[in-house]
Amino acid sequence: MKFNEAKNKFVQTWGALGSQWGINKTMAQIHALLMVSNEPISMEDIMEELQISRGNASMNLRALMDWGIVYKEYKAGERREFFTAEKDLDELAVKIARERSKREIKPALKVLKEVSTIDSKATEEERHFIDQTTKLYDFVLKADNMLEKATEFKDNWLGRLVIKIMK
Amino acid sequence: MKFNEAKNKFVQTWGALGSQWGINKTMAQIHALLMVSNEPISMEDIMEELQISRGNASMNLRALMDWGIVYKEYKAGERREFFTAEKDLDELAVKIARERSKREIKPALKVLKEVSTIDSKATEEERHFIDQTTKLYDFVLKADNMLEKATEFKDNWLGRLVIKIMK
DNA sequence: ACAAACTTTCATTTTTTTTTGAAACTTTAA
DNA sequence: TTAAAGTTTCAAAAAAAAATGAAAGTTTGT
Repeated sequence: MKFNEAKNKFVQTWGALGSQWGINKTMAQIHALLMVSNEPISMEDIMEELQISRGNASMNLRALMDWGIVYKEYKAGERREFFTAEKDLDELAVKIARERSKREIKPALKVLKEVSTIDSKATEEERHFIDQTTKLYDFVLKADNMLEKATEFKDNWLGRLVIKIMK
Repeated sequence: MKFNEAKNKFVQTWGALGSQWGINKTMAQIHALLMVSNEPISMEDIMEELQISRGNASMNLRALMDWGIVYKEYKAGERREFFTAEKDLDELAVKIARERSKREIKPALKVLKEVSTIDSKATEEERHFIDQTTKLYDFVLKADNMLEKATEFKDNWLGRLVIKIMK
């Protein structure tokens, strides 16, 4: 396989994986492109490489920066903005985990708490609902806390975790 | 909050959460409905409760069964089929993790391996690509293995994991 | 202050995903 | 064996999500 073929395959695959996990394809592709580039890329070049419009590129770069996994860079003597991705994978995973927790898990927990604390326990049906949503709340909270704890160390947290599990 | 209001809120929230993680809304809603129901539900009742068509209900129930998190049940003296969800949350999480690993992570790993083993190392750009995709392969493989290990115990694996991390 | 170079926004269009519903199929009981 | 009761399939329609591109906005150098 040639380099360009490999790069393209990687970008496509990362894009497809993103889609399957609720991240828009272009956003994942831009991220993939920046991940494997050894130097900052301009918006123009991203548009060219992925064959996307200016607006699309702009909005997805913005989204990636909001996630904290892509950075803007200014080159001396250059008017244009350049972009780079967070390349440290521990750091990348931590940021994605934190962001998804904040945006999706925490709000879901809030609702779970609400619905699990209705006080009527009249019927068997209601008791089961309360029991099951309470369990779900506890489980999700525990998982969320665990992830937070695990990623707290940042530096090689995955490696540390593997060691702990093996023991 | 009334019971029916709470149930509805739970179903909607679970559906929205599903969407954000790449699972279709109806599939997640059906799952939510079955999760909090203390007894098996017929397709008819699911259609009624979620206001969806027969085809939609049928296809998503099938998908949930393929994931191994919803079961068909036959009631004595009843022609119709009834459905129940896996209610044990440890078991549920294990099944979701395994299925996503099999369907999405493993194929992605295969591609990562392919693209990271191109042998040209002519330019700095190429060296960086190989280096970065190799690191990504290692990271994803490690994470995937870890999850497999963690869920191997099944029974209260999350609790065990929390304890290990705390130590 | 101006205009060139560049970026962002958002109404509209396009693409993708999901849903529908009717026909085909299956199972069961008589 | 038949028909009633139910389920599945899949082409077409609808809905949702993503992408476009042109206009508006911003920044910078002169």
